[in-house]
Amino acid sequence: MVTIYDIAKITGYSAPTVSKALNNQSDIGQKTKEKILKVAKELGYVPNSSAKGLVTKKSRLIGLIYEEDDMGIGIEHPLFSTIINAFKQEMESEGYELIFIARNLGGKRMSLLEHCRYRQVDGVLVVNVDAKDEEVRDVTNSNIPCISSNIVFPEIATVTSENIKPAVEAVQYLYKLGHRLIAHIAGPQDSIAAAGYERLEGYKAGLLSRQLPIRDEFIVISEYWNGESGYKAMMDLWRRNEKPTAIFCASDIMAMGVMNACHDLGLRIPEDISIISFDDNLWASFSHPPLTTFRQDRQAIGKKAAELMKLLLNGEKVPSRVLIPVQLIERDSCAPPHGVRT
Amino acid sequence: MVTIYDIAKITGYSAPTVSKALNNQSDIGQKTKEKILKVAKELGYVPNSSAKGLVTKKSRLIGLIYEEDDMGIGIEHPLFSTIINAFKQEMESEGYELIFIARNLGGKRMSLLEHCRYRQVDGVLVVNVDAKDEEVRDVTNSNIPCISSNIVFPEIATVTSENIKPAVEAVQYLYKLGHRLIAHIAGPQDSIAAAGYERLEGYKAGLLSRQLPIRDEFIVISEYWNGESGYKAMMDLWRRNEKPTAIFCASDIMAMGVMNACHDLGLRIPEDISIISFDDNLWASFSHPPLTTFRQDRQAIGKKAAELMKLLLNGEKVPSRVLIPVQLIERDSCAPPHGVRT
DNA sequence: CTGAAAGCGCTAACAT
DNA sequence: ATGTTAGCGCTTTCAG
Repeated sequence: MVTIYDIAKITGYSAPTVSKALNNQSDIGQKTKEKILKVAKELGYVPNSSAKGLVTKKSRLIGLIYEEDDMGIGIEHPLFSTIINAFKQEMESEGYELIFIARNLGGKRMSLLEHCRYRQVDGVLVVNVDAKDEEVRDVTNSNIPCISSNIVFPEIATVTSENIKPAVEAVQYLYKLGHRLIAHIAGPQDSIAAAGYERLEGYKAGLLSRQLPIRDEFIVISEYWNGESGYKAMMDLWRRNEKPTAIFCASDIMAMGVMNACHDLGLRIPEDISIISFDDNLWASFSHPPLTTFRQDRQAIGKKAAELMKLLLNGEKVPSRVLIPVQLIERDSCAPPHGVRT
Repeated sequence: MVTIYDIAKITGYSAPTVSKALNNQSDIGQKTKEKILKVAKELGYVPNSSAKGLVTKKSRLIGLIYEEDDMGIGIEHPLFSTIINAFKQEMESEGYELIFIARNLGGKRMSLLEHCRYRQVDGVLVVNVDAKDEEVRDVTNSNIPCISSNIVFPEIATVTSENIKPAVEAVQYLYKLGHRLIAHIAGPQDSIAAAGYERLEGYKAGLLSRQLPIRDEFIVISEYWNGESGYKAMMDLWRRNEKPTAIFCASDIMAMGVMNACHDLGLRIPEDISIISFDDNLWASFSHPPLTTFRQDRQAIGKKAAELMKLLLNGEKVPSRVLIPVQLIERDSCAPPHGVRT
């Protein structure tokens, strides 16, 4: 292993001088710097993050608190991998690397916060973790700069897609097509994702904005954010007295199940029932019919989270909640209700 | 920050003794250990990975070389997030944490290998990276223990799903249903994924196993592993002279495009054409009709990669290629060809 | 079983 | 502009 002492010996300068040259400090001669850099390169010098971290107490590490599968999807949730990736790219270009914070280290029990301290992470990104989890809260309530994506923590800045506004628009979009009987298949109403209740809230607001009544029989809460739950929710909805002519579904994955249920119920989409959804997942354009849905800008969420993180790292203030706009992608799952021409 | 010296002072023991107690070493008295551990807990002591790493030259860090989007999928590839997650869980339970290896650190150029050295990673998992990438090769050819998932590097152990065997079975499955005109929509034939050419190879072997001829007009190479390319490939296939009665498609995502193309071509599945695919992605069961496909065990791939990594970390030898079995999931996209009853 | 001494590679604070 | 000194928190000898 090549150290700065090796470089010092060869160049004839002292270790601190070498250090200064390597770190591009100001108080050093131009020629000296060049000489040192040249030798460093020749020797294939690579700094040692441990030594650096030990003295500076900075790690240039961003901790990632992320647990797959909390949403009950059962397999994988593509949304998050894109968010994390966008965040990663932005942070790396600023010289930070991402480390997953583990919940336990080997046999020894070590909390998330302890882990953060152990690795001396400069900041933490929290993605898709239960907001009630105590270990997570210990981190978000600590003095470590934290940003959250998707889940709302009151004490730290959170980046999510806009939920309420598009939900209102979904209802209004269906209204404009002529629908008056509009149901909502909502996501889980728990602390995990704001998406669940915010979209429900938006649905209600949308109804009110068009003087439509809010009816309990038109609202089904899905147990999980997955296709099976969507299927069940639709079946449940159809067992009730009044039938809607259109459905706002809280997510594309759930919509897949809803559409299958429609198929099994002998309901044609969009002739018998219109469906509008949320996410624009990979398969939304490949479903039958292609799904009209709000596209979440996963890239933008990750990028914005990185932006806020950098601000925080520089000791600046950040807004407590940032909303990323979504975009309505009109495909073929919505049409005027039977017998109506708009 | 609480250090071992704080503990030493309070307990009256020396720093090395405290260190030994904390690290559960043998040459220390039981009572001493208990006393030290108790005080450590009271003070909320957390070790410092930098100090530890500096002296031990071990980081308990596993580097992750992973780049999203190399397969031209354009959005996200759920396969990898599951693999990484399973790998992560296994490694964490052994006391390792995962760190993403960046390609450049801030303004300063730093290669992947340099990064590995900088962080002193104990091992590296390579996922879904171009096998021809020089920086990656520098890592795989270094003395750092490396495992690859999905992409085959000759110099290190690689874990992938079985490809050839199931491809053979796919053809035989269709043959058994009565099909004799079986096409293959193959994945890209580049160095990125063995999956592309191995499945093609298996397709050919399957044909030969049933004395069926290998016809160029029944083989279309898709440009990317995505839906659009699948769509194009199917359109291309249907422009040719002879029409197959069944298609083995190299991946579910491509199959979505293929199915859409069938729809646009007025081809009913499975009445007019049977489709068998590979992956069993989230939406395979929600497509119309539900897709018959080989399920990849992403969890098992990640777990096995972790297993090999642990072996490597212990200085043991590992096989150069490990194949994870896949499972045929029969759904409704395959049927006997027109006019045939089996 | 415990402790004294030394050092891992680097940088901060000073002096020159 | 450069060097001296010291020390970050920990573990590894090795002596007792």
